[in-house]
Amino acid sequence: MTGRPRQSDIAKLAGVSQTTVSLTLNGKTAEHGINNETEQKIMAAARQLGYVPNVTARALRGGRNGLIGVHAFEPLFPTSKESYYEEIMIGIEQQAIRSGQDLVLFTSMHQDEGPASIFHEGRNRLRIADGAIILGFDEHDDELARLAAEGFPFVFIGRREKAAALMPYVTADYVTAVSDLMRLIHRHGHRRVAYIGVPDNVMPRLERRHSFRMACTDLDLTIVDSTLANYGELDPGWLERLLDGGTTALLVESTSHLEEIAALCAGAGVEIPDRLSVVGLDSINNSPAISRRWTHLTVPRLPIGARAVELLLEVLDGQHELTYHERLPCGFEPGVTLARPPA
Amino acid sequence: MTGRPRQSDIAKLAGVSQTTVSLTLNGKTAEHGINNETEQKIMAAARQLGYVPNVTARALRGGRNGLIGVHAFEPLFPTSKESYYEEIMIGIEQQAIRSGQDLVLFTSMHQDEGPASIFHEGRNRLRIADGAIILGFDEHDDELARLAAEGFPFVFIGRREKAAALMPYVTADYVTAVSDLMRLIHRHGHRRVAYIGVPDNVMPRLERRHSFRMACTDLDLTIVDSTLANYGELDPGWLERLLDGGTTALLVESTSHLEEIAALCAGAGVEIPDRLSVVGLDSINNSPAISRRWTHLTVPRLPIGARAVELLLEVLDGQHELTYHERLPCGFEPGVTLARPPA
DNA sequence: TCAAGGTTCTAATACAAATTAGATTTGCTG
DNA sequence: CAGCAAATCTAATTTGTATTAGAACCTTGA
Repeated sequence: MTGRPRQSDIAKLAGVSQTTVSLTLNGKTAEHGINNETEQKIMAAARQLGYVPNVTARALRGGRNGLIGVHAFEPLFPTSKESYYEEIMIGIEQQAIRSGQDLVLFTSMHQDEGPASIFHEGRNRLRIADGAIILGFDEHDDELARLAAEGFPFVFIGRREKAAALMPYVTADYVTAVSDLMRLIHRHGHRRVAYIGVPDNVMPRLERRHSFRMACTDLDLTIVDSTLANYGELDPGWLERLLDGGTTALLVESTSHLEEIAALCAGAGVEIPDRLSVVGLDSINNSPAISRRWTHLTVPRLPIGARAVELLLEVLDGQHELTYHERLPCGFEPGVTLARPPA
Repeated sequence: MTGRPRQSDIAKLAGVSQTTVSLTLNGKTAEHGINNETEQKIMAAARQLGYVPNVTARALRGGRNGLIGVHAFEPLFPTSKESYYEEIMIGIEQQAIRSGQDLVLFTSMHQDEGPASIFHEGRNRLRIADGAIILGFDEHDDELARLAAEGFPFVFIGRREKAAALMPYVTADYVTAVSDLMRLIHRHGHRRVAYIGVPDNVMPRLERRHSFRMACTDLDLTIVDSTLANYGELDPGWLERLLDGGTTALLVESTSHLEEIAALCAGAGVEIPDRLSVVGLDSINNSPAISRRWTHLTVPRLPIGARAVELLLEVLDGQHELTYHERLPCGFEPGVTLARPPA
C-alpha cells in the first residue's frame, strides 16, 4: 500500500542484492568484506529513496528499533491534575533524549474500561518496542510474571513482593529514608511519634510503614506510639486524643493530609511545630495552596524515571541479571515543621 | 529464545494446519467452512498453550503498525508547569485509546540543543510510524513542506500560512470566536475597546488580532481603539492613559496578563467590571492564583488533540485531500468581568 | 456412474529485514 | 598451473501471521 522504500528497492537501484544492502546499512561492511565503492552506492541510493527501516519487520526478526515502550496500567495524561506519573515521565523523557531513544506509549491497551491488561484479548503490543518500562500500582503481578517468563525485556518502576525476584526494577529507598528520619526525630528528643497512613496497601506506603515500625523498635523500645488513621478519622477529637496521649511528632504519609492537619491544629490552637512537629513522607509540589515550608522527605521520581531508561538499555545489552534492582535515595527538605518537643 | 506458543504449536497440538488455526482464531470459520468440532479443538489448544498473537508479525503482514507519531519541536513533558501541550496531549491520548492506536514520542530528535529537526541526519525518523501529528509554534515551515512533499501522512495542529495548502490541519476557530465576542461587547454598549497582545507573531495570536481589527471595522467605524502592549508596558501610567482615552473594555490575549491587570486596577482603585470590562482570549486553568471568574474564551485544546488523531486515521485511509482542514469552535466562559460601560 | 457442487482442510506465498551458508571471482604461492 | 585463501557478493532461510488458490473427500442428482 505504501510507497515506502524497502531494502529491495535500494538493492535494485544500486544493482546489488538485498543481503548486501542489509549488511551495509547495519555497518557490517568490514566483517563481510563489502567493497567501499559498493557501500557508497548503497548509501547514496538509501538517501535518495529516503529509506527508513520497517519497525515491524525488524522487531519480528528480533532486531532493535530504538523504541522504548512505556506502559502504565492507567492513562499517562490524566484529566485530573496531580498526575502521579508526571514527574516520572519527565525523567523518562529526559533520559530517552540523552540516550537517543524514542518512546512508545501503549495507549491501545486501554481500550476497555479499567486498568489496561497486557494480555487482554491477546493484544500484547509491547513487542513492537525493544523493551518496556512498566509502571502502575494496581495488582498485576501475574501479568508481570508472565511477561518475565516470556523473556520480554522490561524494567519495573516500583516494587512488588512477588515481582521482585523476576524482573529488574527501580524504586525509591523508602526504608533508609524513613529510618534516617526517625533517628533525626529521636535526636530532637521526641519519644512518642504517630504515623498517619493512607488506607491502602501499595508497596511504597507499606515500606514506609514497615520502616517506621522497625525504627520504633530499634531506637528505643516501647517509647513510640504508632497510629494508622483512615480518611475521615482526622477530626478535632482525634487530635485531642493524640496530644493527650503524649504524642509530640507526626509522620504524614500522604501530602494531601498535611494541610488538613494544619487546619485542624489551627482550629484547636495547636502550634506547629512548637506543640507538635509534623513531617511529610512524600514530595510536595510548589503551589499557592501549600501553607508553609513543611519538613518532608522527597521521592526522587525524576531520577527514577531516568534511571529506568538507562537500566532498560543495560538489560537489553545483557548486562544484568533479572533479579537486579536499584533503590535511589530519597531527598530531605528541612522545612520549618520539625522542632524539639515542648518541655 | 521464545517460550511463546505460535499458531504452529496450536496446529500441532490440534492436529491441523497453521492456516486452519489462523482462520479459526480470526473468526473466519463460517466463510471458510471450518468444522465446529475442529474449531473447539483449536480453541482448546490455544487456551491450553496460552496463545497470544505476535503483533509484529501481524503488523508486518497488514502493512500498518498501529503507531501514531507525535512530534513537537519542544519536549512534551517540560519541567516548567503550565505546559502548552499538556491539554492537547490529553486529547491525543484519549482518542488514541478509543481508536486502538499507540503513540510514538520522538524524543530521539531532541538530542542536540534547540528545536528538534525532523530530518535529523538526513533521515526522516517519523516514518517508523504509520503517520504523525505535528505540533509546535516555531518556524519550521520548510520542514513541514518537505515532509508533505515526501508524501508522508501527517496532520498539523495549528495553522501556518504556507503550510495551509500542503497538509491537513486542525485548529481553533479564533476568527469566529473573537468576532462573536466583539459583537457581544458591542451589544453591551462599549465603543472603545483596547487589545493587550503578546509581542510575538505566532498564528493563533495573529488570528485573534486580525479578527479583532476586522470586527472593529465591521461593527462601527472608528469608534474603537486598538492597543498592542509589550511586556513591561503594563504600569499605572499605561492604565491611566487608557482610561483617560475613554476605553471601557479590554481584550487580553494571554491569560498570564489577566492577574497583572487585576493588580494594576486594584492599585489605582479601578473596579472591574464597573469601570472597566476585562475579557480573556484564552483558556484559564483552575488554580488558587486566579482571583476571580474572568469572562473569557476557551481554546478547545482537548478536542483539537482528539480530532487530530481521528483525522490522521482518516487521512491514512485516503479519505481526505491534503488541503483538508478543520476549525473547532472556541468556548465561552461568561464569568463576571464583562458589564455595561460606566454611564 | 459420473459430473456438479459442497464441505473441510492444506500448501504456498507475501510481508521486510537479518543471517547463514555458500558461490564466484581474483590473487597469490609453490 | 594446480591449489588455497581472501575478497566480494548472493541464494536461501528465518521470524509469525494472513490469505489465496486449490486439493481431497463427500454428497447428490440425472
